[in-house]
Amino acid sequence: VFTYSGLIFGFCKKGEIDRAFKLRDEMLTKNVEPNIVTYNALIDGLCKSGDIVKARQLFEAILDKGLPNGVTYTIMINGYCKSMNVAEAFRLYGEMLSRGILPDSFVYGALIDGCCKEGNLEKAQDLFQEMVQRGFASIHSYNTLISGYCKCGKLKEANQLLEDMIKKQIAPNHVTYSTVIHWHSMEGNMEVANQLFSEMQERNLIPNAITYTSLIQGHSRKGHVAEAFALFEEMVAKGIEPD
RNA sequence: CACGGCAGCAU
Repeated sequence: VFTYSGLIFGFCKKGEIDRAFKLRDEMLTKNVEPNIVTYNALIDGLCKSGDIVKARQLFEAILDKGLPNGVTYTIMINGYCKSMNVAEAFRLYGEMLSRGILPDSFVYGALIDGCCKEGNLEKAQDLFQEMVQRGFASIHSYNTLISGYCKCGKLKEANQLLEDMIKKQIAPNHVTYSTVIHWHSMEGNMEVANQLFSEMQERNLIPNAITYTSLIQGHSRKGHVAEAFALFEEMVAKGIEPD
């Protein structure tokens, strides 16, 4: 099971779902019973390749056997959120709770991301508060919420959250900073973006190609070609591959 | 022993 599951996981990750399913069939003919981890890998592969319908069919099939665990639900919920079917995601979430599976930071993160994508910041905020109360505040969930606020043009609130997390001793990472830097750059707030850029480096966080690209685009849009080019040279000098 | 949530761009 472990050998086959490992291979199946590898193929699913590469998007070679057909080969993954061939291996599953091979398992069955050799009387190696796939377990929930095997199924989770397959369901996730289907979701990520955009085939939520097939993913759901497999999910229902193993539901009859009582197999799905918290990971399975999170995979399906995330799949629905990504394909903008947040309502179905919440339906499954309810089903998961009614089956006695406790929510963790992963499901909360997926649901919060879904609410943000829908523009439902109130609901995202509610879920976030609920998860904080349960002690699940994590860097990922902060990042999700910050990104959601940014996408809705609420940069002030996003910065508020950033300060908030620092106060709560949850250290922002390069994703956190890249997010806010990107959106401030889009707004043309290059002073703020530069400020955040220094701040992240003071925290010993390493900017990557995404961080640099956001700043470069921001400066370019304003016609600050010299600054943009200086940043380009800086990133190359640091050995960061421009893309 | 293996599986799940977060950032830019991708005409």
